[in-house]
Amino acid sequence: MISQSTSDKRKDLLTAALQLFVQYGFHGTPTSKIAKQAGVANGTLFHYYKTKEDLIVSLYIDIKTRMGEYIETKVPAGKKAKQMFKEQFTHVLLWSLENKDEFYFIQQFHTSPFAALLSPEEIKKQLSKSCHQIEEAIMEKAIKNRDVDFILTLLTSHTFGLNQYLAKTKLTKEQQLKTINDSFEMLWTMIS
Amino acid sequence: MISQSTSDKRKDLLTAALQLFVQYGFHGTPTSKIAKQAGVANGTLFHYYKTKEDLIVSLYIDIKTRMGEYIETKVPAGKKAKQMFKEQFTHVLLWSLENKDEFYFIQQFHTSPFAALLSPEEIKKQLSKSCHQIEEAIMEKAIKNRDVDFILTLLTSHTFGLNQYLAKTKLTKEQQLKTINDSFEMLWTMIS
DNA sequence: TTGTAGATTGACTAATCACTCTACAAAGAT
DNA sequence: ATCTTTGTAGAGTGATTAGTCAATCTACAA
Repeated sequence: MISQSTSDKRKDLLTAALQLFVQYGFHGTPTSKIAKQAGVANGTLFHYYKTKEDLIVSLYIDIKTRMGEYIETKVPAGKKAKQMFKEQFTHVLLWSLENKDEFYFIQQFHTSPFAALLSPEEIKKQLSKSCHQIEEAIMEKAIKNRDVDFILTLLTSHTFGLNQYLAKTKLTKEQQLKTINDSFEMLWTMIS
Repeated sequence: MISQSTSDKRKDLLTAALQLFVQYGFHGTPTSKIAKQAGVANGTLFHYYKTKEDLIVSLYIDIKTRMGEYIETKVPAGKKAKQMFKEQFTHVLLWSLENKDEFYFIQQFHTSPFAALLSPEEIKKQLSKSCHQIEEAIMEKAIKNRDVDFILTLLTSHTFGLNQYLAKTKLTKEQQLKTINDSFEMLWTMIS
């Protein structure tokens, strides 16, 4: 219960599921294959996750949490608006490049009927922080005075778009950083 | 062969498939349900489409073609770069609001393993026109001198993003148009 | 040592699915 | 009129799937 230094099947199942979902899609991946890839028996999967749906949603929450924690360690609070948005933007993209499967999965999940299974609280929890930052930036007149949701959508889609570009374009680390930088300045020009 | 004024089962099947795919996802929708909803027998579906995959890809191409045709009728060539991009942007968004299911399906399709089934020619055909317009705009110095693919990605993601916002936010027709306008001006500020 | 609670297994099941097959109807074409 | 092609139906098939279950194992507390 306390720790699993030798094996954490829960985690193994999520890892296996991620890899297979990204490759074959949700319904193209049978639970039997997930279990096999994770090195556990068929029934064990259902011991940890009541249903396949449960596994999918759990995986989504797990990834989102991990990304959130990563960003939190990298971006200290208390900076000026532009600097804060810039660091956040940059680190999300760096994370996405280091975790391509994870990032792709999030996109896949969002445009699937499973997205509807997320509890409203879960959604709120994920967005509240970003919304708050945007609200503050608007009050400081650092960014345009528009509907918070509108700004957030532009920010998010810009991020996903750039990720797609970086993922399919072969660039050196240096070029990638330059593109991210450039891209943020363009984004900032747009919303400020 | 020439026309089906009384019934076009091919079309009926696509219509039924679209509605069900959007609601339940690709694999969440059995071919039997598609056939039933289209008002034809199970086997008839496979007379028109060799496989379910074939049906999915055909539906995607059909939607893309219809959208392309719509834009073409609405946006005359030979205008200045900004005006042309603006009209194109606006009409894509208006179309997306009138054809929510279709637009959502395209997104769903893009982030699914089925996207890999598109032939390279099909992909090229879809992108070539936009790429060409961007190249010209760069040469005219109407927009920033960046990789064409980079610009295209920003444009596309901005469009999808705004669509998502408009789809989930209840606005009057007038407010929608205002938002589209505003959004384009922001986009143009960014890339010019 | 024994009791107990959770972990693990894999064979099993009931349902479902994509797709086939055969029969038949409609409509030209010769 | 007969042949041929094409459309349509829907029962049937073999494979696959999510999820179950009874049996065993493990760890550890009493």
